[in-house]
Amino acid sequence: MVPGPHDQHGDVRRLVLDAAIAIIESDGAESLSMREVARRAGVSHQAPYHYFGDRGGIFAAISEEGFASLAKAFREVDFSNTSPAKAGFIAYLGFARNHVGHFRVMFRNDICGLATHEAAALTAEDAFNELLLMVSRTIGVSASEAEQLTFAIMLWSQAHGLATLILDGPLMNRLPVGGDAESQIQAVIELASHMVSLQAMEMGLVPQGH
Amino acid sequence: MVPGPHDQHGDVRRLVLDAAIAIIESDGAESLSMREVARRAGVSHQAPYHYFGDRGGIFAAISEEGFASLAKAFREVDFSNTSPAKAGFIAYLGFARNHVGHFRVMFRNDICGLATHEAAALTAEDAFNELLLMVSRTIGVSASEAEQLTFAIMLWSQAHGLATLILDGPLMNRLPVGGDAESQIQAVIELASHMVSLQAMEMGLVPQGH
DNA sequence: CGTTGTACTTGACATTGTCAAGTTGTACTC
DNA sequence: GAGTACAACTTGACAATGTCAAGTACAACG
Repeated sequence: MVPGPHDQHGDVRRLVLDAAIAIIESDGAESLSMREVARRAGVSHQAPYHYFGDRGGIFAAISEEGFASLAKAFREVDFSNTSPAKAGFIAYLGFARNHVGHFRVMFRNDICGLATHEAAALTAEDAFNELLLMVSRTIGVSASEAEQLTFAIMLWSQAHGLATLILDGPLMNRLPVGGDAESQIQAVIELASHMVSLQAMEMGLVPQGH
Repeated sequence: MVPGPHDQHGDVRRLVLDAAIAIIESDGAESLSMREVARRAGVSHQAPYHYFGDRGGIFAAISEEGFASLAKAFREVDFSNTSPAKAGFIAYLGFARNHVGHFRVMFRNDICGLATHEAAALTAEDAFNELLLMVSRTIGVSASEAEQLTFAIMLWSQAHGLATLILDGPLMNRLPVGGDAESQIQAVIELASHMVSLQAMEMGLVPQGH
């Protein structure tokens, strides 16, 4: 194959990254092959190495992009129409389902590369801070820092658990056949958000939104 | 290497399986290699294929064992000292942390093999039914079936999210340095259980335990 | 004694991740 | 405008992996 220059700078990098994300989305991170990625991007089997160093480098780049995108999603949450907790749940779920490829990589310590790739770790930190900000919005700033952290982890667990069970877990197989999976998920979100509100009220905390 | 018969029937199968679980526990499912497993079990590189067919077969066997073990853990939960929800959370977390190798495989649709290996799917079903049983115990049998299912998914999400964030997620890195991670986790469990109780009470449901 | 089956074994092959060493074009100095 | 440096790739190796195919050893059974 003739080398052939590409239209724009960074074109190949983007092509490679998108190919990788597509593979992860359809087949899981497990079966991401450097050479297959290169093949789909229409470049030599070593081109990806030029940009990402090694297989872990691709995962780290995907993590970084994902966390940046998640932080942005958190920042853009619209609190005006629903309770803060519900808005947060919906945002998290929405992100997971719209960025399956990213999501599958970001939350797996063994491959996400947060430990080795500083840039990725920084964006992850940023996203986490954004989450904490949302939480303070949910339970009000009057709560102590320890209370806020515990609350944040609880909310995060709830949202994350639902997302992973839906995406990669056995949940979707368990839903009653013929039943509307989407409305079942909505019901769970509804229940969880309501429960969170109850708890916040009992703690005497006043959410800021709605 | 001389073939050399083993002490008992099933010895090699067990050896291979344990080697695989150990690898997954320390390095993640990603880096499970058939040949490394065989090496650690002290057999030829094809011996594992004899018992498990292929790489997916090993994962399926681990899933099956894991779900059987989880169902057992559910069945043996002691409801006498704490609220049912809290007992359930502790059981789930405990299982995850004591069977990391199994847990990492069981809840990953891409590798767990539930779709292709019937035996594994059956034990998974069994475990799920056990979970539902626990839920009916948590919120009482007076709730409608739909309510119970929604409640079950919510509880499962909460427990599962916390477990995955702890085991493979970025949670442990986020906890304040020097802070006691264990007591932080306990606090989250406490908060979540209490919140669940509030919700159950509000729904007018009377838990059976405690 | 021959057959059958289980529990493995060795051998081969395509594919993978990665190292090493080109090659090509562009930008910048002198 | 010749020379140099560097980015953006390329081709070519190599060891390791998953898996197919074809043995081999041994017990059980007729």
